[in-house]
Amino acid sequence: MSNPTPAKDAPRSRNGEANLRIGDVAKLVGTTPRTIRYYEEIGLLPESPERAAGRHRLYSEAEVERLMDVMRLKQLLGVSLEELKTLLAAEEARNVVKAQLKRGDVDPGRRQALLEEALGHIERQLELVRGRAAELAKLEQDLSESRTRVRRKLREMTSELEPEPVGQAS
Amino acid sequence: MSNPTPAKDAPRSRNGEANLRIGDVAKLVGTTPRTIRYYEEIGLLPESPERAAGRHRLYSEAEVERLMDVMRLKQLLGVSLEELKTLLAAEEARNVVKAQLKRGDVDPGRRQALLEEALGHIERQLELVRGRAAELAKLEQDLSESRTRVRRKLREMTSELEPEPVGQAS
DNA sequence: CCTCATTCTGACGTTCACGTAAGATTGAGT
DNA sequence: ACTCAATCTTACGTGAACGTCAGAATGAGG
Repeated sequence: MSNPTPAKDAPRSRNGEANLRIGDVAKLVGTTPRTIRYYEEIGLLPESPERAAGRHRLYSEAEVERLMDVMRLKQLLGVSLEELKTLLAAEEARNVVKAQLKRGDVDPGRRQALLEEALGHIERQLELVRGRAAELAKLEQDLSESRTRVRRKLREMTSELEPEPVGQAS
Repeated sequence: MSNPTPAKDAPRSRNGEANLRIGDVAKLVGTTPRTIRYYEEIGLLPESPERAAGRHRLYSEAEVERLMDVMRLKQLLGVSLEELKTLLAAEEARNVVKAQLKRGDVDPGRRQALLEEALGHIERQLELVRGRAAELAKLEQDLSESRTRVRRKLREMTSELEPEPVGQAS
C-alpha cells in the first residue's frame, strides 16, 4: 500500500565495494537526490572523479558516512553550508590520509602535516561543539527552573482551593 | 570614528518602567530593528497594544528578556520561526499569568488552566532541548575519539622517525 | 534486445529570514 | 519653537538552500 518500489537490496555493480545510487543514498541519510547533487555542486561533497559527464553517480558506504556527518554537523551546529565547508577540511585531510594508506603512498613528512592539520580542525570542531553544549546545558537548566516554579505555583493553588468538596454545577 | 551617537543611557519617558526604543533593544540583544519589526509582523512578538499607527515602539526590560529567549531558542534549537511561534506559547501563557497577578485579576480556574498549559509547553521545550543535548554529547564523544586516534597516529609516526637529534631552526 | 524506473543536466521557481531604499513622521535635546 | 537623528510604513531586493519541471540519457531486470 505504501511500497510500490520492489525494494532492491544492494545494486552492487562493479566490484565488492558496495556501489549505491544517489536515490539509495538519499534514503539512507534521510534527504533527497537534489540535495546531494547540490552539496556536490557547491563543493561540500567531492565529485566522484570516476565519472564521465552524464553517467550516474555511484557512492560507497564511506561516502554515506561522510554525508551523514555533514548533515549531523549542519543540524546540531546550525551553521551555513559555507561554514561547513571550512569545518569539513578535517574530514578532507583524514580522507587523504586514508587514501595514502591504501595505496602504500607514505611520504612521512606530508602525512604528518596532514594529520596535524586534521587534528587542528578536529579541535576547532570540538570547541564549537562544547560551546554549544554548554549553552544548551544552561538553557536546559533555565527551563528546569521555570518548570519547578510553575509546578510550585500549581501546588500552591490546588492546596488553597481544594479544601471544599466536589460541588457539581448543573 | 565608529560612535557618532551620543550614547544615551536610558531614555525613560513615561513612568518608571524603563521605556526602550527599538534601536536600543536591537543593540541590547544583538540584532537589528528590522528583525524586531519582522518578528512582530509574523506574530512572534506581540505588538504593543499601547501604540497607535505611526507611533514609535516602546519596550520594557521584560520584552527584552523575551526577545533574548527567542533568539536563544532559535540559535540553539535551530528551528524555524514558525516552529518557534508554537514553542513560545509557553511564554505567552506565563505572561498572561503575570499580567493577571499584577491586576489582581485572579480567576482561579482560568489561572490554573493557564499554568498547566505553560507547564506542558515547558516540558515540550525541555524534551526538545534534552534531545539536542544528547545528540550533541554523542557528537562530542565521537569527535573526542577521532582526536585520540589522530593523536595516536601522530605519536606513532614521530616515535618512528624521531631518533635523529634535534636540528634547530633559527 | 527491450523496457521502464531512475538518473542526468540545466534552468527557473520558492520559502525563509531578513536587508535596503524612499519618503514621511516622530520625539529628544537645545 | 526648531532641529535632526531615529523611527515609521511600504515595497522591492537578496542570499541560502533547496524544489520542481523538461527532455534526454542511463542501466538493471526480464
